[in-house]
Amino acid sequence: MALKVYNSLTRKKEEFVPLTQGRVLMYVCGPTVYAMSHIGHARSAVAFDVISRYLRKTYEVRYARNYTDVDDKIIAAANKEGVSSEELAERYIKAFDEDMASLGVAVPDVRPKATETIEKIIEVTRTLIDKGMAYASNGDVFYSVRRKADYGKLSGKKIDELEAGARVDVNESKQDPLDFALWKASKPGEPAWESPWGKGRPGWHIECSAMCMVHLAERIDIHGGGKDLIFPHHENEIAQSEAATGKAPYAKYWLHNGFVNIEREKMSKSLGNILNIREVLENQTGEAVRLFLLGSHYRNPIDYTQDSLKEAEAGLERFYKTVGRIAQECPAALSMKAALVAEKLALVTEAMEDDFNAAGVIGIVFGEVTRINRILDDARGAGVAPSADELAASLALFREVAAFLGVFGATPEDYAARRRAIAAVDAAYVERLIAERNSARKAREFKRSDEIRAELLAKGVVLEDTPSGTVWSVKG
RNA sequence: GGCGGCGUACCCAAGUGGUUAAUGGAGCAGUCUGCAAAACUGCCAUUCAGCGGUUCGAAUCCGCUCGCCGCCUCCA
Repeated sequence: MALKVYNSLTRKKEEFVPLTQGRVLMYVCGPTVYAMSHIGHARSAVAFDVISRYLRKTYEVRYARNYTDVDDKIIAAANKEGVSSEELAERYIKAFDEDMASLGVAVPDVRPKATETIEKIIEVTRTLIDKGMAYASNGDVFYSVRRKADYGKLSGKKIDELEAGARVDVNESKQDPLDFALWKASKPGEPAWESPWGKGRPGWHIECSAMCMVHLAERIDIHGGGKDLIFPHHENEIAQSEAATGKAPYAKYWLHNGFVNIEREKMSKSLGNILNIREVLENQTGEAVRLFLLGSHYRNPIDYTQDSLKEAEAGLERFYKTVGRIAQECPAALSMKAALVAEKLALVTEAMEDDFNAAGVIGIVFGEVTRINRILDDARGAGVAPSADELAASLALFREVAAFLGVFGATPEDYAARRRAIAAVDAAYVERLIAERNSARKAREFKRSDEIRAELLAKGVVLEDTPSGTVWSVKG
């Protein structure tokens, strides 16, 4: 078996062969930190989190994800609030990190900031001027798009057609309207750094090229980001990096995640339907959000609806309830050290090696959940003990999958606790009513016991009378 | 107009050349239960937008048609 990945550069699924045997260098475009991060940021981060975790099983991985902390939007937002760009950026970096932690996103190996890479940005810019690929003009420096013969190879665009489109920034200082800024002369009050071209700040695209060179290498294995970044951002990154280093391809595999739509509409400022991660987490566990995001292949568009997250939460509930049953009905399975069943592992591997098909893996997990419940039901019905070996093997499979999917890895108790925390239910109150209801049931006062159950249900608490007593959980 | 993608059950979504087309949610019936809930069992796509073609064989490959979406402007 061999890992295959869809490469945006070749528009094909290709076998994954790293540049250096056994090592993977991976860079993913992170957020521009001027506002709270939204569900789209979450999707990108989760998708590449799973990809990096999976690659780590086989390779030594160095994964960098940047923060764009100097940019027009940051400056605008900071001015509006009357704070410095730096202060604003730091605030949203912190918020982003917290959101990522809520979603179980592992911290990348390196998290560079544009403002910490100015030296390299200036160096690369100077190299591009020296090589005749860029030119300085009134304190700005522009990259000359027409001087690179294969410009447009990632996005499939042709320079002349772009020109015809004419939806490009008109700027007197440019030799060609398509040229893009490597360095921007700063206006008074803007964050600025000294440079050979006067005080200024980096353009958007150059920072990623520079950060890649500093923290990874001149050529990397994987470059990721949202689909919308293909043009112009990644196209320009390729142009700069390859022109500056003379080495190609800059990134061997380009991976792009699809969008999150909200109720069938594109998420956008103008529609006012930007869905922040925090808003979603008010009603759902981070794990459910993650399961929802992983439920479709990372390249496909995914539609967020009111029901979609509830379904993900219901799925998790089913999963943890089943694991809880094993603990109750066959505790021996928990402490056993069981080997993975080769055929099951093969199914999981096959799915993941097909362009990281996490959705397929989730399907396998739920198939296993049904199987476990059947084993437990059969054993209970026959009055015999279930096969601890078999259950332990399933648990081993769950652990294996949880390690790279970042879901299904908690304990049933932790999961239940998080659900209760969201619902903000007073446990003592619930326990008291359950005790009262159980006395009523014992006395066969079913009318009263049903009233209590209805009362709790109205508050979002679901009761279940099991052989080992009454348990409660929070309704999804 | 250029480039890319998608169309699988009531909803979501795997499957991309070969026995009865995963999984989850919803629904219906049954087992269990004081009644429920949960769990399990059965039912729910003879068919994969449509039409042709290639093949012994296609949801899967090719062509065309229809429909939808994204990028081409800041955007995960």
